[in-house]
Amino acid sequence: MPRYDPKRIETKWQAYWDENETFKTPEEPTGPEKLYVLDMFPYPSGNGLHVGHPEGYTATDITCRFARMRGKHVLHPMGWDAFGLPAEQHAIKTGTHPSVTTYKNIDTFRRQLKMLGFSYDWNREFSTTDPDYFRWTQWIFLQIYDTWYDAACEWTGPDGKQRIGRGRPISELPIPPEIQDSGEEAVRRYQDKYRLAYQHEAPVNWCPALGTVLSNEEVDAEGRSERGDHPVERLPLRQWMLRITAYADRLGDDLDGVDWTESIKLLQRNWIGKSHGAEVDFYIGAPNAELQTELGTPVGFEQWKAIRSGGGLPQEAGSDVLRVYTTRPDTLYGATYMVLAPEHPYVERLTTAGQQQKVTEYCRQAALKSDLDRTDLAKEKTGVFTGAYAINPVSGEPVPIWVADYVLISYGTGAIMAVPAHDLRDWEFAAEFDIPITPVVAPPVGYKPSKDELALARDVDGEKECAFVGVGTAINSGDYNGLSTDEFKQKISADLAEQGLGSTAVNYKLRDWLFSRQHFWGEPFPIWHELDDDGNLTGLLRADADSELPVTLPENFDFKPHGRPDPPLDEAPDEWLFKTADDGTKLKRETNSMPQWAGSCWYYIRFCDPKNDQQFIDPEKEKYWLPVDLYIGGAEHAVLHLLYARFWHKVLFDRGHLSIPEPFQRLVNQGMILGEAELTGFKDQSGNWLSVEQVPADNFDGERVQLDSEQVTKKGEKFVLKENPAIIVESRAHKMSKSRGNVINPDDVVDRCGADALRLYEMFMGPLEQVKPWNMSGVEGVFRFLGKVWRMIADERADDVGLNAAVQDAAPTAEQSRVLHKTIKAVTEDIEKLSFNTAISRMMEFTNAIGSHDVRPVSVLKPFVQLLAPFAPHVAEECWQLLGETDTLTYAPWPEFDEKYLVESEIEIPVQVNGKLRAKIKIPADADQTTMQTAAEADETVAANLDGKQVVKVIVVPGRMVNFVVKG
RNA sequence: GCCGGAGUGGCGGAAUGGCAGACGCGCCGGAUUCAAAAUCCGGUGGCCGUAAUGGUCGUGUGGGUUCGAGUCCCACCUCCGGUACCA
Repeated sequence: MPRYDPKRIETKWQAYWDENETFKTPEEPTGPEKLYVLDMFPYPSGNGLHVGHPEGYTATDITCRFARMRGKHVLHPMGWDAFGLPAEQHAIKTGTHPSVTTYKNIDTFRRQLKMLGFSYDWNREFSTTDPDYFRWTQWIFLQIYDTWYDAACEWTGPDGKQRIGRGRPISELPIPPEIQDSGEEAVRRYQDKYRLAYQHEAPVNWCPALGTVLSNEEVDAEGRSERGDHPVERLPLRQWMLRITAYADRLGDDLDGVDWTESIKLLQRNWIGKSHGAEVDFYIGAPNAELQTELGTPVGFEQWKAIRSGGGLPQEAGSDVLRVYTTRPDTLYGATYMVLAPEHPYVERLTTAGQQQKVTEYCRQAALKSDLDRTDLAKEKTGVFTGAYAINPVSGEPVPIWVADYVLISYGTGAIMAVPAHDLRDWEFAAEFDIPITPVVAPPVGYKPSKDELALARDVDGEKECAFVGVGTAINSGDYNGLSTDEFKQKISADLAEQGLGSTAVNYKLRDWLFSRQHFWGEPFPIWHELDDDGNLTGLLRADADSELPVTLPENFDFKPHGRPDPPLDEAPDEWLFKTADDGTKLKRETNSMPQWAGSCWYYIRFCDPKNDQQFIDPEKEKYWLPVDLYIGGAEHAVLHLLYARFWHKVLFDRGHLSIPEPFQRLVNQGMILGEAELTGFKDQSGNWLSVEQVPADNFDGERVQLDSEQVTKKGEKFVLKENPAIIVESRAHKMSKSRGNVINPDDVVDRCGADALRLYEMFMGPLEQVKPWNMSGVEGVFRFLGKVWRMIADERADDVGLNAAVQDAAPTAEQSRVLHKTIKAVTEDIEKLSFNTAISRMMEFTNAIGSHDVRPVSVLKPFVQLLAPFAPHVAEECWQLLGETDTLTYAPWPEFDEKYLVESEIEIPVQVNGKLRAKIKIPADADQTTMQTAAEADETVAANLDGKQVVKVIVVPGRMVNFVVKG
């Protein structure tokens, strides 16, 4: 009677694990080898789990269960990244406090995760919204706030590695004497400029509809909000920034030591975007001097050069120069104009009276556009001439200064020297505005212009003329002529440095991190603003003392947006918002809140010591558990979350709170699970079929028809309609989404087939890192497999759960031993490789081989059940018990395979003639080459193929194959 | 455009440079059954062939290296993901 019944089995064992705290993490911070396996914790949305979540979770769970059976101490926790906009928007709509919604959603998520039988240590669960947790998030923020980056500091970390550059306490920042002399306030303001957390007036993405400011990542390419698709405009606002750029180098370099795929490392490196080049100063004259508007002899240039050659390059560019950054200092002689970003501070000053109106209007237009608009619309280069000139430091020639929005204020110095002959953007601009183009690099002999270069080519006297962006030999460059690009770069950088006109420089694409949000539902900043007598911010700050943490959110709060870009907390009750310090200074709380990234930046640390109310982590526990040995999550976090978390980690490392420099030793991104594959046909408005290539890419106004597989057939690469093979239909799987209606709910799957089947299917679909379409009958396939396992061990026809009569205390046959040990070997190796799909195939092969044997020895089945346990733990526990065990198999030692059972006395090998398979022969496994060749020649088919031919060569690979190379 | 990843049966996929398509889904045939479900057995890349332990073609396309290529090299095509003037 008892068929395989996942409902009964899974409920039973989940209760058992709960009661016995089976997965409680061993406490001692010493002892056997540890393994810390972490999932990227979820945002508990109101929709509950979808089938994408359990993919990574199952992979980590298998790894953990496997490790426990191999005697390791395993840390496998779960928690909630629960601050975020949806709960706040729900609050605005319904008046329900976000914490109520959040904790309700968490309950759903927890129930669903428990239903899947994951071996988390639930004692360690927390949410980023718990005051006991965000107390330490705030504490870490204060650590960052208390830190400045000493780029020159040489030191040896607790990991024994020598480094240059270290985050140090702000109290150790050297204060220049003139600042010191100006009093305490000047010192404080000076320090504030160097902190890793600082305030900055920044244009932000204000979304009136959401009533909030969005990060660049939350705005799509059309300049609309990712959530809700509302229009977004730019607005300057006081923001908190974190100086992640200080760590750019170390964030890039330390990637060498972690075990991530090269493609993810590359993604991070590209995001950091380190480039080497030079900074060069172009003389523009003192601020109040007559502007250089004539093409005559430059005024003051020679004197300036003389001063520079004596004093060297000032660390900060003075007001008499425009400083530019270039990766091609070798093209300095070809700089025929300069460009300032519209936001560049010198624009106004450099603009001549005649150009004033045009420049002002241009800058105003540029300010209205968002970053994305600006790049998007800028198919054609735009810009205006300021009327002013700078002096090329090497040639002494005046070069016109333009303003153009293709130069970004946020990269480099916000100003460039434009070398149209050797830069495509400059070429395009120069061609548009008729600016001279002077080639200064000769391409190598025989060079053919690239696609891009050709695309922008222009006709000069009937000849095609192209930009050249590659490396070559210097021309038109004075004494440097004839040098290769590389030699030139080195030489001119050295020369410029010697003359005090420039220096080598490094730049990064990485920007500082905009760390404040105008939300209610986020961690408050533990920061106070000093107020003047009129209640205005003075710009001076005070941090809360550690003892005052956590700073909790105000209890009674009206969630209705007040319609201003100021944060909602600006409307918080006065007793939360204001206080008077002991010295009588009036203080107002910071009302921005932290972004969702904050909580997820360090949760992996807290899991090691989640209940500690004295420290964010006990150093002993930190040393034992960190780093995370395996971290699995979605590729969407491959850049930002990982970069941010690594940054915090490094600050804490520099400040002596952590002993290792990198948090995540091994990282794996699981691939997305798509909805079921769909066949879609298209009809125009009159109901006629359209072939896929006739369907317009956008604005399709006809009808989409979901087709049955019966209605189509494959023709070449494509699927076509059976009734009209000229009509090609679309065949693809789409991302699961509510609007498409193809979302699979794990509750339904568990209800139909059980958690073990769901887990098994998610792993069986294909390689973990790959994108894969869901297929419901695939779940039924693995469900059948589990049924087979069940019948192999249990008696399906008995009234009560009992052993199948074929399961006996008998000695295994040689064949059974061989199959078992082959399976142990394969499954073990596959789990270690995270190749779970093939591991499951191996177990299916085992069942196919052993399942029908009349005598199935217990000594063969027990190890098999253990192999199955990490994948399908519930049914494995049940079988384990059936086989006579009384304790959970969670800690039953993993079976070892024995080589001796794997050797086969006789093997079958292929015989090829000229590389083509002609026969398969059986030979003794240890046959030598001569024996193999003789055996091969003796085969009838082979002999026939060799007959009358001349054997040129025979390749014999022992134990593998024989190949005859013949002629004639 | 640039950067990454991937193209193998009807589908998901497997294959240290050595028997392509393991395993599963689907499909076809059979057994069991009054019947069905469930289960079990067999077959299943294309073409040729009465048959097979037969022939032949076959891993996106075109070239190459090799006794031998899905796998290595070169050029290209398509799809998916990321990114957007970074000087």
